[in-house]
Amino acid sequence: MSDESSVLPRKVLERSALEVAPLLLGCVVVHESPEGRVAIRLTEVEAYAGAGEDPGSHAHRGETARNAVMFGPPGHLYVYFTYGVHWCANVVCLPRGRASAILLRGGEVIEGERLAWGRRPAARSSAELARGPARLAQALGLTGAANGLDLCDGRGPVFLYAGEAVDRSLVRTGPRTGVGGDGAARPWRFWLNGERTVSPYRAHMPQQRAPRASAAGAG
DNA sequence: CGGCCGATCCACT
DNA sequence: GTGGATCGGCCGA
Repeated sequence: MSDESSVLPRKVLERSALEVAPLLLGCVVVHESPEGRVAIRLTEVEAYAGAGEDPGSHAHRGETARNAVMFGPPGHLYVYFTYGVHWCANVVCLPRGRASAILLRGGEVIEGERLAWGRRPAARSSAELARGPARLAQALGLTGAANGLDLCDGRGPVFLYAGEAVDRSLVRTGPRTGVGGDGAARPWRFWLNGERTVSPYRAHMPQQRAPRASAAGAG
């Protein structure tokens, strides 16, 4: 597989996430670990911009310890922890100092399916192995330990290949998933029409907290 | 296949 | 202290 598919040049990722996101459709992300190798062909991605431009972006309020990788050079993984349970993976865009990233929302496991099933026993079908950003990260075996890894230096353990050419007429765009405020209206989600590995659209849900046990009597 | 709802840690204010 | 770029178990069809 990798012999027939070239590494995606870092130069491609020097543009904004909005420009690069549709180009990532059909590309192949690979993670090699002691457990083995899993490759995923991307079918759904979401673009996030930088400080001041995008309320839905982790970089909206400037650089912090968490989002520092977003402000670094392009071609690196930004992996963050969410909902107390899940990891999600992004590809960083734009030159150092300018934050932008593309969330990997869905894909098709094209290599290492056995290992992916081992990591995702709850999946009900092979299409569910990497449908949804946290599922995709889990199928690849990506956690916080992968934050900041370089996809483009060819040294691994993560790689990004150009993959086989996709029919451009299959590219669709629409509002981002699970993002509230002004960010919801932005058509910055991209997917390949007809793929079974594209996650269903869900509008932003206002969170209601689970009731926490309080020690003192409320009277 | 799809709807409902609880889970559970971290970053930020 | 608070909410989040989400998912799985359970149930019904």
